Amino acid sequence: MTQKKITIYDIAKEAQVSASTVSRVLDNHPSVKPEKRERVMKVVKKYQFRPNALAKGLSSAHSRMIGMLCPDVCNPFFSSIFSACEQAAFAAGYTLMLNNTFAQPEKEIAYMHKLMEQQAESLILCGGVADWRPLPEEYANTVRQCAQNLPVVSAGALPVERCYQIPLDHYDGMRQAVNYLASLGHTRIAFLHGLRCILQTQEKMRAFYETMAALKLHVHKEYVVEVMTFDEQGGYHGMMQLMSLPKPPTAVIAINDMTAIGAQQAILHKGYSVPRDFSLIGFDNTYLTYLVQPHLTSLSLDYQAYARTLIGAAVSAISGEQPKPLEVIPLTLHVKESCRRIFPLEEK
Amino acid sequence: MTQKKITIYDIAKEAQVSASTVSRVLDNHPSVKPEKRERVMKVVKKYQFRPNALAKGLSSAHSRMIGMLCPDVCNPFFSSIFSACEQAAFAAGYTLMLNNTFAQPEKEIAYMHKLMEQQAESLILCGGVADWRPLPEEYANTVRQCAQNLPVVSAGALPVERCYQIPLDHYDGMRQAVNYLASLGHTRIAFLHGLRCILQTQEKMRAFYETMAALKLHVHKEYVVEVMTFDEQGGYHGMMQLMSLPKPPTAVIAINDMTAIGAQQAILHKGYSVPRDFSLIGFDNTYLTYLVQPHLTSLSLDYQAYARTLIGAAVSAISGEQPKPLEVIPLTLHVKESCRRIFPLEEK
DNA sequence: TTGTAGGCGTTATCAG
DNA sequence: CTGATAACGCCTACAA
Repeated sequence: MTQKKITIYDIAKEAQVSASTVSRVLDNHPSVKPEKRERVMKVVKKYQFRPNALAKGLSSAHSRMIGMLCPDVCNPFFSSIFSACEQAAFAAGYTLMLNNTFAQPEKEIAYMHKLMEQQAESLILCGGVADWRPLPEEYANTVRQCAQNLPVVSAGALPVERCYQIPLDHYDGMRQAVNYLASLGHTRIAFLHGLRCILQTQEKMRAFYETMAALKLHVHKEYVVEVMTFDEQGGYHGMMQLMSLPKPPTAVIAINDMTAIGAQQAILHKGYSVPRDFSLIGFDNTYLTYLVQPHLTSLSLDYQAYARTLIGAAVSAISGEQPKPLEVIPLTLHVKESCRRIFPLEEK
Repeated sequence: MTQKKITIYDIAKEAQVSASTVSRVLDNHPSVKPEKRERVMKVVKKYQFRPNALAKGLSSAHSRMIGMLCPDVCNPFFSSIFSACEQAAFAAGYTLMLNNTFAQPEKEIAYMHKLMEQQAESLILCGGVADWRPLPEEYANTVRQCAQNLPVVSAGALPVERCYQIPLDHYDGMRQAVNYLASLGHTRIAFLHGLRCILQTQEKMRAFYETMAALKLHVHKEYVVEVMTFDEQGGYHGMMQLMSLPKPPTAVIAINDMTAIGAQQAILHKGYSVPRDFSLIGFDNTYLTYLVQPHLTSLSLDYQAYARTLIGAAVSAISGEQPKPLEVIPLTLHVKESCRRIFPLEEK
């Protein structure tokens, strides 16, 4: 089935030059006589010759490949990041290799090994186990081992030596969310957060309490609800719980957009509506926020810019530079339609 | 920064065996004395040795990598397929390499070249230019060239020699949609389709007309609307157009879920609602259908099973078997809440 | 069961 | 500017 593989030597022979010359031509090396260059190119075209990247990588110790780990691209947050990163990597002459780990430590570890075997030149860690606190020991060890061999870039705040951290500013995002709701007159504000062992939960929680305190607002203990899964399911159940309280909140901040949307479904199922009965804020400003009615207010980031920063750090580290060890990416509140002003009278 | 790369020879020396023995141990070759095997494994563990996949691939002509092209993983349809395919590939011992082409012919071609250079053992083509009719010549040539060197699997109906086709049954899906709406009493049924140059549009369109004819239902010319983009934008504008008709349809079938959701937004903006004023059906049954209210009825497929079929075809073709050249995957109508029964009186 | 030798397709080094 | 020649790290006969 397969036609005999043709190599750089075959090209060289037919073009009557040495293999090295062909190699130079293919690499656009300047020091080749135009005449020979043309002769070579003609043969290359004729056979549609493509150099074997494996051999190239082996000999040059240069795979031009970057690996990326994320829990699941089905999540729009990660797919947006990956898609943007892939473009950035391509523009920089690199290939991005994505692996879904479903946040399973064994899978994350297995994939890290695999990527190292494949001679990835850098690793980008995005979500998943990297955000667990405390960090599973074996996972941390593997990351450490990776970081010893190649630049590792964390899209979170992975506290591992020689690992570049480029996390989002969850703390400030939450601060903005709370302040915004307060500015609309809300005082009974709830927080639908994820598992406590997740870093983002911890950061947002801290910001939530501290900002509420700064505003002299009371945090009702029952308003801080842990959802088991970061999806609509989680949001749905969490919101149901909130609505069953004798005195429910008037506004809800969810750990991410999916959760917020789940909360909205619960609200609708109970015959209430957003933002009339409950104001709602999500995180990450994924495109999902535009699919629901009313459009969901959320904390947004520039995915393209974020991707450029991530890939930029990886690429510059590959070329031996030292990127900043920590760069925090700000979030911006993107106000849409899911929150409304509330008046003191309504509070009763 | 990088510790000296240790090779199979270093392991061999320290374990006092030959490199081939180490190689055999790593490959779980049975013919190695347990004693030596252990000795080798100990050294491997000690140095956390991982064989270089590039060298492995080069010498064994075996990259264990499958390439996949899709327009954009941000689209839940593609992300679901990719995610499922990646799992299936991993289970089969392969790595899946994903590339987003944004349906740009140059990118598709460039990525195909790149994947061949990387010695992908099979290519899976999913959406994008593969679905254009007529097929751009240069694109077809590149696919042909790929197919000459390795098995190419199309998740559509790519009419290229030696290219396995595993398309969804759009025709039958549309048939089910129309019949279902008719069974609910609808006669004024509209179709929000995509660009005419896309295969799926053509198939669904044919099915639409033929099924309507079989039901003796009249197709109003203005009810068949072309949307420019396969997303909410497209659906929104298309639906606006339909609602501005003197006698709008009572039911709308959209080319995919995104478009259907866009249509729903238009409906809401006009102060109407689903399914009260308009019944709505989408295609692909992505998880988006569960995020909107009411949940969108859609034509569904089993993503896991589909992925297994795609990867299965690729893997078996890699091992020299001959998968079926064409296998059509059925779609099933997944009834949710976006359609309602309509009564003759209402028709007026 | 194990080791030796040659090759996989490039690139890099170093003469010329 | 160009061409040998030796890596690159592993696999696979083949021989022992």
